[in-house]
Amino acid sequence: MAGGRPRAFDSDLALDRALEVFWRQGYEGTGISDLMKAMGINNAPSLYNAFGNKEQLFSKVLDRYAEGPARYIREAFDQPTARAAVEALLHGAADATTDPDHPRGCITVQGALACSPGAQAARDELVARRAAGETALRERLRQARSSGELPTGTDPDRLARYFTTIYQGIAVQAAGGTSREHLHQIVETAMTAWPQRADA
Amino acid sequence: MAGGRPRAFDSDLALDRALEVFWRQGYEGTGISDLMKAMGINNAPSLYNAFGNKEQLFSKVLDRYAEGPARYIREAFDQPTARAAVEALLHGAADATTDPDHPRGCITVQGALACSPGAQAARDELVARRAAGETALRERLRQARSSGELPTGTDPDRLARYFTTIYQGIAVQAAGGTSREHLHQIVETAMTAWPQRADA
DNA sequence: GGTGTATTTTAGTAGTGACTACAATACCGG
DNA sequence: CCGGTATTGTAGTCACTACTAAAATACACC
Repeated sequence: MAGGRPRAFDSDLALDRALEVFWRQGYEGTGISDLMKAMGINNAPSLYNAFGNKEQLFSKVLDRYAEGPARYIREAFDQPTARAAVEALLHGAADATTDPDHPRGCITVQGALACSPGAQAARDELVARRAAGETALRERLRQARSSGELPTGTDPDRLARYFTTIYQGIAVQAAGGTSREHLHQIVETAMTAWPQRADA
Repeated sequence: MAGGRPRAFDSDLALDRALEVFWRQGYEGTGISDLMKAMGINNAPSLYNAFGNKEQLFSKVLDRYAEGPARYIREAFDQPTARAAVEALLHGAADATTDPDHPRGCITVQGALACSPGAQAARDELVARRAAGETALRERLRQARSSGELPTGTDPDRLARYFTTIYQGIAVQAAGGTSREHLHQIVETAMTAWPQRADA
């Protein structure tokens, strides 16, 4: 067995570069030539050999996103209370979607919201990933109701959908240029909908 | 002076058909051939003669959208109170973004959130239109504070940004398949953030 | 019926989309 | 140094992109 010619680029670094382009321009707005330029790969076969086709590359890029710029999402669930978790999630979104080191907004939202039939697979993958986030939040809220943090009358599904909507709205706002401070204000306002105990 | 050969298609009807395509596939996901097929115009020069280029057609389509499927937005501001106006706006969004007669979501949100440099003009136009909606809401809330409907401590800018975020989040949720009933629930939850008077 | 005008029709442009066949190249182990 | 292997480089595929020049057509008016 032999080794073969070595790669002329670092795969993870190339994925990070591809992420930036997909993030900024969306799935359909990004061409293979854009990707090659950004990734530092100046021949198409290398790209296809390393990452498969455009669709598969997009999927790998989304994994990289989840482990990189969007890691705060997974980490938010480590907070001791559900309320703290939601706050970490939304304030984290306000920061991440306005990070000057990355395109504004969230690739999971703006990557392929509406697209041609040829990009349905990318769109479906993003729908699934957004749904997965909502499901994770729902489970955390259910647990919070079980533990007594949330009143027994609370509907975790409903609350999860509400905060997910806030999250996605923040992504749209960020893409439109809303400032980081304003996004944090939005989160504060949104948190006033948190269920109150029936004492007070 | 003479009349010239008559149009073989109805302009407004053609714009409605173009709206459907742009709405479903986004600006960049829509090709001129898609538009021609949907609009019932089987030669490109007729389309360019009647509506200008793709960018100008998109703009005309957005006007048509505002006067048609999104008319509820303007009408919401006719409500007697600001609270009723916001409720009409958001419940209207829940209905409009899940109308079975149209693509899901809101073209203003999903038409061109992230796109290639070549589609920046379309993106910018959508950003401006979303900002215009937020401005209108802000003015309505300012007026409500002046009239005493809202407590004097209320920040109308902040509240407008919050409800605009809800609106845009609803559009993303709808695009992802969330049901109409669930969207209405989200609106109800969102409305609990409405400023309360300091009595109770 | 003829003229002027605005449309449709036909046929095309140059450019780009994703993707690939094939040959040249650079490394590994022996 | 040589064979095996996995990459790179070159060049090209076909389909589609937005858009248009020029000619044929269908109407209103005189």
